[in-house]
Amino acid sequence: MANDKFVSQIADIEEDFPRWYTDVVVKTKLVDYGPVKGTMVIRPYGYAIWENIQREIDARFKKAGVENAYFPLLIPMSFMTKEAEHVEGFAPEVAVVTHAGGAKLEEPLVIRPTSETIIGHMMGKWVESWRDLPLRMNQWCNVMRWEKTTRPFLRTSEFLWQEGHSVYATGEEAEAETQDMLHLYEEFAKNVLCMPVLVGRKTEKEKFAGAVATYGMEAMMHDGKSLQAGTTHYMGQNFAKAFGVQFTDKDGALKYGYTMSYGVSTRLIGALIMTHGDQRGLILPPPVAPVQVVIVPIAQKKEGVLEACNALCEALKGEGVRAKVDDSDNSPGWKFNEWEMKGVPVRIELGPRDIEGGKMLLFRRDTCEKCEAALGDTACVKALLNSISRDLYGRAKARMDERIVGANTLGELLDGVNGGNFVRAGWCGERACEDKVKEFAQATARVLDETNDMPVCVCCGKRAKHTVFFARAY
RNA sequence: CGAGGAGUAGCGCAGUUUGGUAGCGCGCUUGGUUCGGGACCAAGAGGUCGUGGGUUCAAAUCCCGUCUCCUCGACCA
Repeated sequence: MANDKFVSQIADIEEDFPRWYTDVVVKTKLVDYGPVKGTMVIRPYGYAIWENIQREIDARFKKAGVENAYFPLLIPMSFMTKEAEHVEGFAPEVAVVTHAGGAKLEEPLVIRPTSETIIGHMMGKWVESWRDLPLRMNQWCNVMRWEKTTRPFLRTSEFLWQEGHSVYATGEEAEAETQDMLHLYEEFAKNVLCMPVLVGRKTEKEKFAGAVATYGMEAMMHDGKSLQAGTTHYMGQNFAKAFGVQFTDKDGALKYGYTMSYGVSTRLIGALIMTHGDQRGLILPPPVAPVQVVIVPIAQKKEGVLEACNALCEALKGEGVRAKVDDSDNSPGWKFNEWEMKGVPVRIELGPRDIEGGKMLLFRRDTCEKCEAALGDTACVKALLNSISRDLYGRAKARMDERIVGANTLGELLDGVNGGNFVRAGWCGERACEDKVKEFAQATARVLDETNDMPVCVCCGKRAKHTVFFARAY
């Protein structure tokens, strides 16, 4: 029902998905471009989504027994070079401060691209006895990675994230938390972002610089490409040895700890946009939508209309619903389109006719269906929000399941990814074959499947060691 | 860093080929009528044409340099 004039403001979601994405994030005022290349301003509407994400994740961390802390932005260059693989992985993309206070610094300072090094350093000071373990901390902060090409939320020079870091006495415990956090992320993605994900171990090629093992969660975007939406890393003793994280164990022996880390970023906002959005713009999952219900008054200057809208709004707020009345001067049609583009899950239209009849008109953004309810029936609105969440997840899950196809040969794999699918295939475990797949089909190994049932390597035809989800990725 | 595209009013663009008073739509401001899918009328404000140099009586327009942004690749949350 949206008219052509309106729809034409946003690029076609099927024909030009990248443009659709940038059109939507800018027009809905989630972000604007910053003056420095690769930087973005997260505007109030976008930041409100991030605050909702933070609140949900932070509550889960606290429940799991993780404490928040804050570590400095600047890291001595010498820290970065202590873990060989780590520095090699991050050197190309770090920004470095060389001057301060009008003079050249003795030692250059790295603007953190991630904080394993500085946190490892501090852990080295704080951990002395087995009684100090485990030490489990998280910080919400910004990091900087000087990427070559950037896109709002998906890849920016500076981004916001949380990074959790733990040190344990044993590798088993650290590995267990690596799994636990992966599943915490998976549950969060499902219940809060209404977004299905694939979780699993990453290949050597894809793992974090300095880790023993990296696990990831991958989400399928509207165009069938994959987006890494969160990662957890088991470091073994790599960082503990580099930074002297040692403790005296119960048996009196001096031992190195085992560390792990985990993170999700503002990229999650990009992920939910590209998972749920449609031609009209955003479709925000109710749990993170800054405005869950927008009330649009009809003929708002007529007596009693705004009063009725405000009363309904207060009633909804009283029930914990994030509601808002749009009493701006714009026409109702304008407001409908605007709030649909901004992805508000439920719209309530309320005019003289409804008030007289004791009714209200509900519009759900995900299906664009309308229905009537008794005026002031907040329970009905809350139920609708819940079914929207459930349906968003259900549709996205069905879509992803439908678009996971198997392949036994490189040709089949290519057809699969060309069709916008994730391709499930066997892999012999050799780097050469992984590289060949990338070259041949521009697809990478996203995660290894726990269910390992593909018999032969999709590339070389030898016996497969792993079953892998291959996809083109952001 | 490679390939393509673009910088002219807040946004989207025309004007550049052929140099000659900087335009259009949307938005914005004020007043009025409207209000159930981007309403209408009237009056207004707003630009050293990304930037530096050159050619010329005269440059948005021609020449040289430079910066930025977007899309696609290689690198990555």
